[in-house]
Amino acid sequence: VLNSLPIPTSLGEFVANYSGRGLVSLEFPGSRRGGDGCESSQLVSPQVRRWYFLTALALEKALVGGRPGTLPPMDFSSRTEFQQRVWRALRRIAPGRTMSYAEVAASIGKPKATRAVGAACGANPIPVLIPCHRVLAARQGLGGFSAGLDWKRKLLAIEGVRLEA
DNA sequence: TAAGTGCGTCGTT
DNA sequence: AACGACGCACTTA
Repeated sequence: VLNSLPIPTSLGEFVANYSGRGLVSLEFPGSRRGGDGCESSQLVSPQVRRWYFLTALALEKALVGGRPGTLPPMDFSSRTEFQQRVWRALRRIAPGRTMSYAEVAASIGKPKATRAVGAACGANPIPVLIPCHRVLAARQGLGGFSAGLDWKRKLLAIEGVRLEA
Protein backbone atom coordinates (compact mmCIF):
# COMPACT_ATOMS: atom_id res chain seq x y z
CA VAL A 1 0.00 0.00 0.00
CA LEU A 2 1.61 3.20 -1.10
CA ASN A 3 -0.94 5.79 -0.01
CA SER A 4 -3.35 6.19 2.88
CA LEU A 5 -5.82 9.04 2.62
CA PRO A 6 -8.48 10.18 5.10
CA ILE A 7 -12.08 10.55 3.96
CA PRO A 8 -14.16 12.68 6.34
CA THR A 9 -17.87 11.83 6.42
CA SER A 10 -20.86 12.49 8.61
CA LEU A 11 -20.13 9.21 10.36
CA GLY A 12 -16.48 9.92 11.00
CA GLU A 13 -13.19 9.70 9.18
CA PHE A 14 -12.71 6.65 6.98
CA VAL A 15 -9.27 5.85 5.59
CA ALA A 16 -8.69 4.64 2.03
CA ASN A 17 -5.54 2.73 1.11
CA TYR A 18 -4.20 2.63 -2.44
CA SER A 19 -1.55 0.72 -4.30
CA GLY A 20 -0.37 1.54 -7.79
CA ARG A 21 -3.12 -0.71 -9.07
CA GLY A 22 -6.08 0.82 -7.27
CA LEU A 23 -8.05 0.88 -4.02
CA VAL A 24 -6.78 -1.84 -1.71
CA SER A 25 -8.88 -1.33 1.38
CA LEU A 26 -11.20 0.99 3.26
CA GLU A 27 -11.02 1.39 7.01
CA PHE A 28 -13.86 2.39 9.31
CA PRO A 29 -13.57 5.52 11.46
CA GLY A 30 -11.67 4.91 14.64
CA SER A 31 -9.59 2.09 13.24
CA ARG A 32 -6.50 4.22 13.72
CA ARG A 33 -5.76 7.02 16.12
CA GLY A 34 -6.37 10.50 14.75
CA GLY A 35 -5.76 9.74 11.12
CA ASP A 36 -2.29 8.54 12.03
CA GLY A 37 -0.14 7.61 9.06
CA CYS A 38 -2.39 9.40 6.59
CA GLU A 39 -1.17 11.70 3.86
CA SER A 40 -2.61 14.75 2.16
CA SER A 41 -4.38 14.25 -1.16
CA GLN A 42 -2.26 17.16 -2.40
CA LEU A 43 0.87 15.07 -2.17
CA VAL A 44 -0.17 11.97 -4.07
CA SER A 45 -0.03 11.28 -7.80
CA PRO A 46 -2.80 12.62 -10.04
CA GLN A 47 -3.93 9.06 -10.61
CA VAL A 48 -4.32 8.25 -6.93
CA ARG A 49 -5.93 11.62 -6.39
CA ARG A 50 -8.50 10.75 -9.05
CA TRP A 51 -9.19 7.41 -7.38
CA TYR A 52 -9.48 9.19 -4.06
CA PHE A 53 -12.16 11.55 -5.33
CA LEU A 54 -14.08 8.66 -6.82
CA THR A 55 -13.87 6.79 -3.53
CA ALA A 56 -14.96 9.77 -1.47
CA LEU A 57 -17.92 10.46 -3.74
CA ALA A 58 -18.99 6.83 -3.78
CA LEU A 59 -18.72 6.61 -0.02
CA GLU A 60 -20.75 9.75 0.45
CA LYS A 61 -23.54 8.36 -1.73
CA ALA A 62 -23.45 4.97 -0.04
CA LEU A 63 -23.67 6.51 3.42
CA VAL A 64 -27.01 8.11 2.61
CA GLY A 65 -28.42 4.84 1.35
CA GLY A 66 -27.82 5.28 -2.36
CA ARG A 67 -25.86 3.45 -5.02
CA PRO A 68 -22.16 4.28 -4.92
CA GLY A 69 -21.93 4.88 -8.65
CA THR A 70 -18.56 4.54 -10.34
CA LEU A 71 -15.90 2.99 -8.18
CA PRO A 72 -12.16 3.38 -8.63
CA PRO A 73 -10.27 0.29 -9.81
CA MET A 74 -9.79 -2.12 -6.95
CA ASP A 75 -6.58 -3.97 -6.26
CA PHE A 76 -7.47 -7.53 -5.33
CA SER A 77 -4.05 -9.00 -5.92
CA SER A 78 -3.30 -11.70 -3.36
CA ARG A 79 -7.01 -12.30 -2.90
CA THR A 80 -8.45 -15.63 -3.97
CA GLU A 81 -10.70 -16.21 -6.93
CA PHE A 82 -13.47 -17.42 -4.65
CA GLN A 83 -13.38 -14.25 -2.57
CA GLN A 84 -13.56 -12.02 -5.60
CA ARG A 85 -16.48 -14.06 -6.88
CA VAL A 86 -18.31 -13.49 -3.62
CA TRP A 87 -17.54 -9.78 -3.55
CA ARG A 88 -18.76 -9.39 -7.11
CA ALA A 89 -22.02 -11.00 -6.06
CA LEU A 90 -22.36 -8.65 -3.11
CA ARG A 91 -22.18 -5.64 -5.41
CA ARG A 92 -25.30 -6.88 -7.16
CA ILE A 93 -27.39 -6.48 -4.00
CA ALA A 94 -29.26 -3.19 -4.22
CA PRO A 95 -29.33 -0.75 -1.30
CA GLY A 96 -32.13 -1.61 1.09
CA ARG A 97 -32.15 -5.25 -0.01
CA THR A 98 -30.55 -8.18 1.74
CA MET A 99 -29.53 -11.76 1.03
CA SER A 100 -28.69 -14.67 3.27
CA TYR A 101 -25.26 -16.29 3.21
CA ALA A 102 -26.91 -19.32 1.64
CA GLU A 103 -28.49 -17.23 -1.10
CA VAL A 104 -25.18 -15.62 -1.94
CA ALA A 105 -23.58 -19.05 -2.08
CA ALA A 106 -26.27 -20.25 -4.45
CA SER A 107 -25.93 -17.14 -6.58
CA ILE A 108 -22.30 -17.91 -7.35
CA GLY A 109 -23.12 -21.53 -8.15
CA LYS A 110 -21.78 -23.01 -4.91
CA PRO A 111 -24.90 -23.70 -2.89
CA LYS A 112 -23.08 -25.69 -0.25
CA ALA A 113 -20.39 -23.12 0.43
CA THR A 114 -22.49 -20.99 2.77
CA ARG A 115 -19.97 -21.02 5.52
CA ALA A 116 -17.14 -20.20 3.16
CA VAL A 117 -19.18 -17.25 1.94
CA GLY A 118 -19.29 -16.01 5.50
CA ALA A 119 -15.52 -16.20 5.66
CA ALA A 120 -15.21 -14.31 2.39
CA CYS A 121 -17.52 -11.60 3.69
CA GLY A 122 -15.35 -11.33 6.76
CA ALA A 123 -12.33 -10.86 4.53
CA ASN A 124 -13.96 -8.06 2.53
CA PRO A 125 -11.29 -5.32 2.39
CA ILE A 126 -13.66 -2.61 1.14
CA PRO A 127 -16.74 -2.54 3.37
CA VAL A 128 -19.68 -0.25 2.62
CA LEU A 129 -18.71 0.07 -1.07
CA ILE A 130 -18.72 -3.71 -1.29
CA PRO A 131 -21.88 -4.11 0.76
CA CYS A 132 -21.14 -7.14 2.91
CA HIS A 133 -23.48 -5.61 5.52
CA ARG A 134 -26.43 -6.66 3.32
CA VAL A 135 -25.74 -10.31 3.96
CA LEU A 136 -27.77 -11.69 6.84
CA ALA A 137 -28.13 -15.11 8.38
CA ALA A 138 -31.13 -17.24 7.50
CA ARG A 139 -34.52 -16.11 8.79
CA GLN A 140 -33.25 -12.51 8.90
CA GLY A 141 -30.81 -13.18 11.71
CA LEU A 142 -28.14 -10.52 11.87
CA GLY A 143 -25.07 -12.69 11.38
CA GLY A 144 -21.69 -11.15 12.11
CA PHE A 145 -19.61 -8.17 11.09
CA SER A 146 -15.86 -7.71 11.33
CA ALA A 147 -16.01 -4.05 12.26
CA GLY A 148 -18.64 -4.75 14.92
CA LEU A 149 -22.36 -5.42 14.71
CA ASP A 150 -23.14 -1.80 15.59
CA TRP A 151 -21.77 -0.75 12.23
CA LYS A 152 -23.78 -3.42 10.47
CA ARG A 153 -26.99 -2.31 12.16
CA LYS A 154 -26.18 1.33 11.42
CA LEU A 155 -25.56 0.73 7.71
CA LEU A 156 -28.73 -1.32 7.38
CA ALA A 157 -30.76 1.32 9.22
CA ILE A 158 -29.50 3.98 6.82
CA GLU A 159 -30.90 1.91 3.97
CA GLY A 160 -34.21 1.40 5.73
CA VAL A 161 -33.79 -2.30 6.30
CA ARG A 162 -35.96 -3.52 9.14
CA LEU A 163 -34.71 -6.54 11.02
CA GLU A 164 -36.80 -9.23 12.63
CA ALA A 165 -37.05 -8.92 16.35
C1' DT B 1 -42.31 -20.95 20.64
C1' DA B 2 -37.63 -20.52 22.41
C1' DA B 3 -33.23 -22.04 23.41
C1' DG B 4 -29.47 -25.51 22.92
C1' DT B 5 -26.81 -29.37 20.63
C1' DG B 6 -24.80 -31.75 16.81
C1' DC B 7 -23.08 -32.10 12.35
C1' DG B 8 -22.49 -31.53 7.06
C1' DT B 9 -19.88 -28.49 4.14
C1' DC B 10 -16.00 -26.03 2.02
C1' DG B 11 -12.52 -22.32 1.35
C1' DT B 12 -8.54 -20.66 3.99
C1' DT B 13 -4.45 -20.91 6.79
C1' DA C 1 -5.73 -30.72 10.54
C1' DA C 2 -8.44 -26.99 12.52
C1' DC C 3 -11.43 -23.21 12.23
C1' DG C 4 -15.45 -20.05 10.95
C1' DA C 5 -19.82 -13.39 9.84
C1' DC C 6 -23.81 -20.75 8.10
C1' DG C 7 -27.94 -23.66 8.05
C1' DC C 8 -30.52 -27.71 9.26
C1' DA C 9 -32.47 -31.23 11.84
C1' DC C 10 -33.59 -32.47 16.23
C1' DT C 11 -34.01 -32.23 21.13
C1' DT C 12 -35.80 -30.26 25.43
C1' DA C 13 -38.84 -27.03 28.33
